[in-house]
Amino acid sequence: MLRNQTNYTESDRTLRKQTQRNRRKSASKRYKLLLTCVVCNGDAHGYNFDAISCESCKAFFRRNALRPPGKLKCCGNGNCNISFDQRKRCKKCRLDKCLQTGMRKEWILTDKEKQEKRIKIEQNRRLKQIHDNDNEHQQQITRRSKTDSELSTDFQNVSSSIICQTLLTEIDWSRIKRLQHAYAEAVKLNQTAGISQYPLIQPIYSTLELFRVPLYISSMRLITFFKQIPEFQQLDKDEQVYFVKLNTLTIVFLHSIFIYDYQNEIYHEPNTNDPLYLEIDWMNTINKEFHYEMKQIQMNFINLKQFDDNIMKIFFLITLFSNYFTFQYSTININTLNVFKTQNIYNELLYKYCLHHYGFNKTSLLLLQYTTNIMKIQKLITKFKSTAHNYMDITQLTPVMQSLL
Amino acid sequence: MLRNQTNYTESDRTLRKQTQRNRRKSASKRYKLLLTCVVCNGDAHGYNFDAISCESCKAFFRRNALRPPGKLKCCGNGNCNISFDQRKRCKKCRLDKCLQTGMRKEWILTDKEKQEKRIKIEQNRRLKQIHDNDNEHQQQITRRSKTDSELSTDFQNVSSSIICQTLLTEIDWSRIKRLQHAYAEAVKLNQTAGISQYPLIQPIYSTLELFRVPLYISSMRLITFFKQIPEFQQLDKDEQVYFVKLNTLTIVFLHSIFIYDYQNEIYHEPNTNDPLYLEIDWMNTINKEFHYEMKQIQMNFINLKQFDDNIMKIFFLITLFSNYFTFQYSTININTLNVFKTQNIYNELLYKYCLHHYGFNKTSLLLLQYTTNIMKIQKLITKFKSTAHNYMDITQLTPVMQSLL
DNA sequence: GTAGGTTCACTCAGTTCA
DNA sequence: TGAACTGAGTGAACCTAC
Ligand SMILES: [Zn+2]
Ligand SMILES: [Zn+2]
Ligand SMILES: [Zn+2]
Ligand SMILES: [Zn+2]
Repeated sequence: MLRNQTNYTESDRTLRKQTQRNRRKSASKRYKLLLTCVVCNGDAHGYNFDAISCESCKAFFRRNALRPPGKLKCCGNGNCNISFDQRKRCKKCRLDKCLQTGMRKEWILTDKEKQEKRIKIEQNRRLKQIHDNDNEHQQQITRRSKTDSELSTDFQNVSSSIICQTLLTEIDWSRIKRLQHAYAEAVKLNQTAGISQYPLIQPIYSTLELFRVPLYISSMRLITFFKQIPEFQQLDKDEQVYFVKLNTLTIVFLHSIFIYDYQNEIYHEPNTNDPLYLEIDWMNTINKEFHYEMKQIQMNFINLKQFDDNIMKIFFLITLFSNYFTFQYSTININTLNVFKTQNIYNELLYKYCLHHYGFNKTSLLLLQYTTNIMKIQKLITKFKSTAHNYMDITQLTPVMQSLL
Repeated sequence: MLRNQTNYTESDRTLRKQTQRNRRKSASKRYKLLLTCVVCNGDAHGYNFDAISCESCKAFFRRNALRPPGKLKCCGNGNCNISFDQRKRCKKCRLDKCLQTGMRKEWILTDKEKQEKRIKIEQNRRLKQIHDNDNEHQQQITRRSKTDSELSTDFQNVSSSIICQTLLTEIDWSRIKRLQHAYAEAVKLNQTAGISQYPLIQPIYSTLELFRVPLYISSMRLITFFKQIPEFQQLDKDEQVYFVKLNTLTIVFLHSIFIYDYQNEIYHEPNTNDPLYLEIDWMNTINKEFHYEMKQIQMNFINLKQFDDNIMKIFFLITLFSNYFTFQYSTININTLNVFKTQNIYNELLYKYCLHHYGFNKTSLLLLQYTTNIMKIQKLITKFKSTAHNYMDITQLTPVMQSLL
């Protein structure tokens, strides 16, 4: 009976692991060059895709099994002999025989799995390199607190679906949609110059690079995002500039937490072809304490069960319109009341949104946590701005970027 | 010392391994000039068509082996000597010797296989090119959903045979035949200016080109098709123009789904010498969302087991006679009842046709699916028309084409 | 050590052009 | 016609997580 292509699922994967483990236990020593490929009778080293097969059939199967059927054709009558020296003659029959003899296409990794694997390898390589080159005080940041396992998946999977309902009025609803749209537009309008078909891992070797590449893109996107917000447009030009200068960098780092992929320990704006940035690389920029504290804040965010991208986007705006230097920098005449009102629009929106989604009890705690952590970032950034010149040659940045520091 | 391909038995493994290793090793080292052509004794590089042969015999064999036998004649007595410097003397004997010494004509690719290979190369080239120079928004459309396995072959093979029987009256039958004929005529009357003997792959680099070349041809053909339909002829001139303007573009895209070759990922009107258009190229026109949604619809169609070109053609007409803007565009005085009747003729025809071919149970579901998806296209096109100017300079199109937007 | 993927030199189809 | 060339596919050798 030919295999009837089933959609494989999680359980398949578990099964694979199981099978492999059992096999290891039972057949321990004996085979090495003593096996015969069940497909072509060539020499086999062991199991490949759940059948004892040779290297060539392994590669053949990997390359062809997932191709849509029907592409391969048999020139004979569909039962060509597949032997060691004739295996190349008929692909169709070779593939059929592979399947017949029990090779499983479900065990071929998907593109996504391959990508993940690649990331993991790259990460380890980098890690090793760091260890090798600079084994000075490498005071490792706690690279993983293994405790909070599945919280992270929440973070990944939270869908941002808004169900129009009681609390949120039509206007609120459209406002949120506009935020989503504005953000998506902002991302689209500021593309990186990536080349590869799958996102590449781009190393970062210095603070300057950090600010010239990933943070620069983020900044541009955020500013584009702001510019699309009506309430922002209604501010004076001066006020616009003031708030962007004052708060963008904070938001950039808030944003970086937002795009951090906890699973793979990389920074990557989802649904883009942006390069991937390894956390390890970021860690080696600026200084250790900065990232240590940032990591704490990041963890706090990730531990929030309700990590929601709409909340994040609203917070971007609330942060943008915050003026914590009310007294210090009175160089510019800010219409405080107006800004306050604007900020309040989004505070209210956020509050209603949270009430709707998370209920009364959770909401206040949730907002408190968000706010607290954002204020921590603000503080950290304020401190950083005053010492930024210690970590890079600021004149090497674009003027826009300089103005954000 | 010629390679005599004996079948090795199980126990011969060692020998086989030896042989294989030898062949590989020797082949790799003394790659050049150590082999001898079994046909003409010239220098050979390796196997060609399953016999060790030189470049010239390889080319000779490819060019001549598939020619009808008897065309070549020997001027001697059929056993001319074929040697390095005499090989050109007698084609007949050279070909005979090729066959004798084991060259296989089955291994010469057929025209179809060659075409497929060409497509594959072109596709890769295009893919590479895209990644090289235009690395903006490269967000890959899910290029293949591996789920739908053999459905696709159905799509290819559905024959359009109509068996005259109970349900379909003589008139229905002739109507369908007329549709088929009208369509074939329309295709014939609007030929592309292709010259080559096999269809060429024609690249498309912009939305403008898309509309100037493949979609233009499709439009012309469809309009020619409509013009041959009696019910269409009976409409007022104004009404004709109205419906053509209103619906042709929708039908053009419906048609594009119809001519999409799932196996090769190309667009090509079957049985013509039209150029081939790569799906990859289409994907880079207009915008991503448009093609993404169109792809979904395409998949829905391909997943219909009953993908039948008669149904398609009837639906072209039903779509043509649909007036979904009844209220909005009342600029022209449409005899709604008349049009409705006309559309109904084809609705009934379609219904009977489906009943006949697919039975009662399937029919309603089938028609529902078709209709739903066509309405999706309609919607997509309506949206597109309002923004078409963003994607190309419309004035560059022919007037007819402009009027369809 | 096993069994996934990756790499790259190599083979053999077709294609080009003097 | 055939020498030179192109590119998809093959498989041995290799890399790495588990
Ligand atoms: Zn094998
Ligand atoms: Zn076969
Ligand atoms: Zn020869
Ligand atoms: Zn002769």
